[in-house]
This record gives sequence, structure tokens and C-alpha cells, in this order.
Amino acid sequence: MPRRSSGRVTLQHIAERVGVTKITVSRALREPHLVSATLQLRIESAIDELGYIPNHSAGALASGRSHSVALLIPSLSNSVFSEIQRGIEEGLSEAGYQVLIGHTGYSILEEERLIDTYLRYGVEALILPGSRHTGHACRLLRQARIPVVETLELTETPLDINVGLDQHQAGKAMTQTFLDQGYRRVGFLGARMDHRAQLRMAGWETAMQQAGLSTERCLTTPHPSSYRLGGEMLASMLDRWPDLEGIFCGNDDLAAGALFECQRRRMNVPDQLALAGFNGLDITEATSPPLATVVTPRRLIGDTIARRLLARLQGAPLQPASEDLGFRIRRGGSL
Amino acid sequence: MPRRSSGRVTLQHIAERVGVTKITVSRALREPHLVSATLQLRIESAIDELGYIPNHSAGALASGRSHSVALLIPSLSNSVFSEIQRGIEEGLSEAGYQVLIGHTGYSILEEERLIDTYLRYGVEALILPGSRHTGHACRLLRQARIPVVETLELTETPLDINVGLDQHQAGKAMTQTFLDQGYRRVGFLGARMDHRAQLRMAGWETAMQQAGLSTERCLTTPHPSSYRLGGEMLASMLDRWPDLEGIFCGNDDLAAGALFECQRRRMNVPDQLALAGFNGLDITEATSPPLATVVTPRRLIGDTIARRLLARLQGAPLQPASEDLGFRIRRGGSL
DNA sequence: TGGTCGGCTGTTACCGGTAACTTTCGAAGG
DNA sequence: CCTTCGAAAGTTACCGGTAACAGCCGACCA
Repeated sequence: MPRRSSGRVTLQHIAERVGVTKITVSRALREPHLVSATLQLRIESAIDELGYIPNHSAGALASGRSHSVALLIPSLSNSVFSEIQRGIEEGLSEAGYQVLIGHTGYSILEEERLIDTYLRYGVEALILPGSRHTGHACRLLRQARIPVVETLELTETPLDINVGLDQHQAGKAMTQTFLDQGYRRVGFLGARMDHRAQLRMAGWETAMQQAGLSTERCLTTPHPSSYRLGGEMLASMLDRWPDLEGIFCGNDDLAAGALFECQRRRMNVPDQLALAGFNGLDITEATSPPLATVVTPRRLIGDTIARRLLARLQGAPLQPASEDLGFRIRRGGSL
Repeated sequence: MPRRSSGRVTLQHIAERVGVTKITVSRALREPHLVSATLQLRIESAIDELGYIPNHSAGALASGRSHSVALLIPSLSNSVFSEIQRGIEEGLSEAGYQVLIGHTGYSILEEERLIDTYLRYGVEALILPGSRHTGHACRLLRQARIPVVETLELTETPLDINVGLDQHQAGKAMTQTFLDQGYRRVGFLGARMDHRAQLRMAGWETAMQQAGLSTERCLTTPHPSSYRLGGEMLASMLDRWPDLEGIFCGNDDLAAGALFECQRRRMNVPDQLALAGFNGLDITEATSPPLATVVTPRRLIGDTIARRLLARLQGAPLQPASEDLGFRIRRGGSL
């Protein structure tokens, strides 16, 4: 009678049932070509007779490999990440990796906590949103000696792989589109104001300043963005700056909320007020008029991350570098 | 020289540095009250000097406890689940559980695969969307002898904990609201048509039949729902049944897409066509007019799941039962 | 006929923690 | 002064797999 045991079916049970040793059963599962065909069959049938389920912890401990990768995203409810996630998952799961998802709630402290958690799980790589991390997080990452991906934004000093787009440049380009269309009093509306939102706003400022225009018409909040907030903030902005000609919203949710508010006020978009968002979510194509937006190559980002990460996991050397996947301006009908 | 070793810092290293055995260090981390205060301090400082990160696999293997729970959701991009998830996560993380998220893509085959995967990880409980599973999945769940939660919909034959709402009843109630407002030629527009969508549609049929009305005006598709699809399908329905007075959409995305299409056609909602959705997502309150919808108690569902699951994890006996958390009809302005 | 080789299976040790039990030691009590 | 007791730390074995290396055996070749 063993002192303790989980009661679960183990390799040992299968081995006894078949009359071999457990290493043979282990091989049959991982390297079937090393096991004779007849044994293979007997092992298989024993496995599903007894309902054997491998213990991942035991395997990971013995082999030093977890076959898993952690993907941190800011928020589960933000559909910006679902396409990125799809690309990553498809690429990695083909190669036998399990993708563990965690969400940071846009906080680098929470990110640090999650990095620690997933390092305990022994993930073989980490994919992080953004390029700003706590000092301790950086230390953890360096010490872990595993591939790290920083994504969405670009950085001058990548830790390892960096795939994304230049958020500042994109904000500037969208603002320039307003200017090219003859709009002059263009405001900025932002929420949450995480690092990427700040970069976009800085792009707006740069473009306005270069054109010699005022950057006064700007309203931001640390609250999470939502349709409702877009509407409310639009109302405040119109109150405060009745002469506004156009508003660049830091993301599509705000822009859609602002558009709905315009509809309630029977304001014509874009004649009375031009609007633009950021990301190119589905909703921008559905509204009437469709919303102008910066279309970000999210699926491509996901695919690229998967490809480059697999290369690193298969031995490609650490060679920190950024990859800029660009963006596309879509005028929709709201600008 | 050991034959193999990961090179990572282990309990053993900390123990040597401090001059104790590893079990003492292990205790200092898990049961600090059993270790003297001075030792505790020396151990702590050794841990962050050396940068020790516990190996979760080793701990889980030795203790037979993974301190993790799997939450399967149909789709990451559907914000219906983010609130449920938040409630679950807050409740469980307080009690020291890590929540692992997987998405089934609305497929019970994929669900089966994920159940298998997470059982290998040794999760201590599983939370599943829906009550329909493959036969093999049921076998796996039964054999695993861990708490299982089925959520969103209710079932007569719960495996264990079942928390949700009566989707059929909700569909019927919303349809009845159309009828109470005097609408007669009420259609149904559905996409994806997973089990819950089918139940809602059945609710619509029941209400219509009980009122002696035709259930002919019904259009569904297996494609995933989206704003765009809502618009396109609305167009088809209006083509085919120009006499439609109202449309009950299987979810809020479709309803919003339909509303946008009405706006493009300059059709007045609800005078020319009444619309309703399902779930009570943010967008239903943002549009103009706001959309009628069935508000589902998602946060409450999440909290309830956390509470009941914790009870089971702490020893409450298996006692299969359903808990109906109800729903609320919101008329918005589109109905 | 002896040697070699390759296919298949076994032996042994080990991964990094934790459970359960044991030992040590100083303080309190009789 | 001896016993008892409890706090603090140690010993030993074990969780369930896998790496590395060691047989075994029949086929093939010289």
C-alpha cells in the first residue's frame, strides 16, 4: 500500500496491463516509430480501456519542456486582440504548443504578476502587449532566458522580438488626413490613455503643430473607453469648443459612440463634424456613415509573431529587432 | 556533475545559501508560521538575491494540487463572456486559484479537445459554456471526479453545478413584448445558431404559435454573427417579407447591424420596423434609438459560479442542481 | 561461423518539489 | 533533576513521467 497516490491511472497501470515497462508506453505515445506496431496497438487499446490521461506536470518536470507559451493581452473584452490571438494560436498549436492567455487590465504591475505566474508554469516563451514593463518584470524576463515578444507598438530597444506598428506615425497620418481634407480645428478625444493611446495623441499633436494649428481641443480620461463614454465626451467637447470641425478619437469605440451622439443631435457627419477612430474594427464598416479609421494589420501581426517565435523556439539566435507591419488609413464616410 | 539539470535556481540552491534543508525553504513559502522569524527573513533575502522562481510542475506533481481551474468560453471576441469571466476570476483568484482560459470556437469537438488538455494540466475544476457535450467529453468529466460547472443555459440533467438562465423562456418573453406592443408580423433573425441561439429561436416560435401567428418570417445562417451580417440579413428579410413589422435578432450584434441598415435606408425604428437583440451589451444603450434587448445577468452569473465552485472545491458534496438567474427585458427605444 | 548493426525494450537515475513522520532542543511543570 | 511538550528543523520516500544509456536478438555480411 503506497503512502500516497492520486488514484489516477498512470503510465505504470497501462504498462502492467500490457505487460511491458512504462518507458515503452511513454515511447509509444511520443515516438511511436520506435515501438513495434503490434505493441503500439495493444498499448492504445489499454489506454482507452483504462482512460489514461497523461500528467502534464510530470512530463514537464521530467523533460524540462512545457510545450506552452503565454500570451498576455490587456483586456479580454477588447476585440482588437482576438485576431492577433487567432493568428498566434493557429501558428503555434500546429507546432504542438499550448497558448495560455492572461489579461493585464492595461496595468504593467498586473503584467509583472502574470509574467511571474507563467514563468512558474515553465512557459517556453512570453508574448507581451506593449514595450513598457516594470523593472522587476524586465529582470524576470532576462533571467528566464526564453524568447519574448513585445507587440502592438514598436520600440527602439526591443528585448527580443518586436512586431507591431508605429502608433505615433499612425496618429500623425490620420491627423494629416483631416488636414488634407481641409479641416483645421481638429480635436483629439482619448480614453484609458495607456501607452499606445498616448503615442497616438502625440502623433495628433505633432501633425497639428507642424501645420501651425492649435492643439487646445483635446479631451482625455483615464477611464476605460466605451460607446457611452464616446458620446458623453463628444458632448463635453462640443460644449467647450463649439467651433470644432473634426475629432480624431483614440479608438473605434469612442468614435462610434461619438457618431451615435451626433445622430441623436441630428448633426451631419462629416459635413458638420468629421470623425475618425483607430483600429479598423468591424463596427467602423457597419455604421452609417462608415467611420474613418486607421486599419491595423492585426491578423498579420498574429501570423508574424507565430512565425518568428517558432524560429526562435527552434533555435534561431537572440537578435533583438523590430518589425514594422504598417497601417492603412480608411476614410470611410465620416471624414 | 549531474546528468541533466535545467540550470534554473531551485529550492536546493536557496537552502544551501541559507544553510538549511529545502523542506524548510518550502515551508517558509507555504506555511510561514511554522518557520522562525529570523530564518524567514534570511530565506526571503536569499530568494530574491538568487531570483528563485518556484517550479509549478514540481509542486503540482508532489502535492497533487494544481491550484488552477479551466474556464472554457465559446469565443474570445464575444464580449458576452468577459463579464462572466471577470466575476469568476475575481472570486477564484482570491482563493488562490489560477484561471486558465480556453476557447472552443462554439464547437463541442473543440471543447472535448480542451477538456482533455486541461485535465492533463490537472485543473481542479472545469467551467463549460452550455450543457451539450460529446459523449467522450462526458466520460472524461465523470472520470476526472472534479467539480464541473455548466453555464449560460439551464439543463434538466446537470452534471454538477449549473448556473444560467432559461434561454427559451427569454426568447419567448421578448417575443411576447413585441406582441404586447401590438406588433403581429414579427420575424426572427439568427446567426451561428449554436444551441443557445436555437433555444431563443424556439422561444420565438412558441410565443408566435401560442398567439396564433405565423413563424414563416425567419432567416438564419450558420455563419458567425457580425454587424455586417445583421445588415445584410435584414436586407434579405425585407426583400422577402416586405410586410415585416418587427424583427427579433438572436443577439445584439445582429440587432445593431440591422439598425444601421435601417438608418441607411432612412427607415424609422421602431415606427416602420421594430428591432430587438439579446444580451444587453453596451452597444444597445449607445445607439439611437437604444436597442430593445434581453439583459442577461452576466456579472451575477460569474459571481455565482465563483461562489458555488469554491464551496465545492472546499468539500461541499456533489449535488447536481440548476440555478436560474433570470433575465430582464429592456425596451430601449427600438420597440 | 563470428562480428556487426539496427530495431526494440529495459534499467537506472533524475526532474524539483511536498507529505508524513522523526528528531532536536529549550522551557515549563512536578 | 527528570519528564513532558511544543516549536522548529530534518529525513525519507514519493509524485509520474523522461533522458541516457544498456541490453537483447535476429538479420545480414564477410
